Amino acid sequence: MALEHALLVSLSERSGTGYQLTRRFDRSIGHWWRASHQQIYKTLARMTESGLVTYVEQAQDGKPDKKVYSVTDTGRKALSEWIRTPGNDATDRRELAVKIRGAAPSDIDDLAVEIRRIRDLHAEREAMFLGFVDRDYPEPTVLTGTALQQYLVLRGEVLSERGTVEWLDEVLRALPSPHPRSAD
Amino acid sequence: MALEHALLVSLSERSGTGYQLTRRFDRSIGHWWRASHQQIYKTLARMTESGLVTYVEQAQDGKPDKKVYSVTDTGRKALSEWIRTPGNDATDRRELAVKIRGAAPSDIDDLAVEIRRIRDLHAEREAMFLGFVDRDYPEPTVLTGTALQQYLVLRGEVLSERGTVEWLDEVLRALPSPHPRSAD
DNA sequence: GTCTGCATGTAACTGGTTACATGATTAT
DNA sequence: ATAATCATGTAACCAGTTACATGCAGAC
Repeated sequence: MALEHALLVSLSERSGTGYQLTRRFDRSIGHWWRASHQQIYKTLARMTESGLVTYVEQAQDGKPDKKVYSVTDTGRKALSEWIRTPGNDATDRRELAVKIRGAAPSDIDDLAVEIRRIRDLHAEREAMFLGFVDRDYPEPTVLTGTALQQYLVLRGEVLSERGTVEWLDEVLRALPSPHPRSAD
Repeated sequence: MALEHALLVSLSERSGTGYQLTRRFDRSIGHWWRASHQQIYKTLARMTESGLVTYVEQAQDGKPDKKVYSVTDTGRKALSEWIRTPGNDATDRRELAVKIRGAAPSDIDDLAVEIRRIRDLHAEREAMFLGFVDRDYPEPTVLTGTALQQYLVLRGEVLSERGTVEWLDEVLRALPSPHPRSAD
């Protein structure tokens, strides 16, 4: 249910209408998270009911009334709690991106721990895939047909995991870290 | 609806029961495509109705009857047609991986064209993200707080696109190509 | 007179997840 | 005893997509 969180992040940066959120998602946020206006309206309605956001209705002349949404205290608390809570092992980069983008200064420490954990999971997966390559396709240059195609898909996995690890290493290096690894 | 296609690929490599497919998805295929047994059974039922697969029921003693599924001619044709048809612009790596893994020799030429197209889309996106970095965060080392976090997410996008381009370049180099770019 | 932008939604459907259900065999 | 493996499924729910619907303002 990460769309809720992505909306909370966007609304805490700036309040806005469902329509405006749709446009934001078409632009910057939408590079890593897409959402249609129908989906956003539905989700905002649900979030209003559960108290994460509120809106002020504004009449306009010439244009339809609009509902300007903003995050409630409950919403801010829920977002912070979500960011501080470890995701499951299959947590994907989009979800982690929402957390990175939405973390308040007080969330950063917990977030760094979580990033480190996910980074290590991806490093393990990379090693596993490299092991498969070594075991099943020790000489890739001679492959043809189905075996070649299977190898190439596996290569994609290796490169994808490696890329994620590199990214998260960069993130960990850049983030202010009050928990430097001392002597472990 | 790419689970159908992933199942067709797996079943054309070897026939099997829903249970066996579930295990295959937990292992090799599951690295890039996960599916629960419930989902697989439901999908197999749907695919049987539409004629893409058939099954032979086999009684066993001590164990419940099993349905051994295999791909029909219709299924083989549908798979090949899907592989030859360009996806939409948001085609993701998992879907492309299914196509690469499932392509018969006669599909390879069309597939290479498609891979090239998707590769170029990702290269464009990489350039776009790099442009954003240049414009909005020209000096990343001095960033702190929200701006830093936004930059780091953007960096993730750059690295992800770059990784995909690298992978697809590798694929294009490795695949037998009867269409070398001559002088364009 | 047509298209784009602003602004809201409903309805039907598809795909996927979670929880529940059954039942024998084999290994610890 | 207990858990894992083989083997099948249903039911309820949630998230997301596609299609449909309305209506004014301003630009071309």
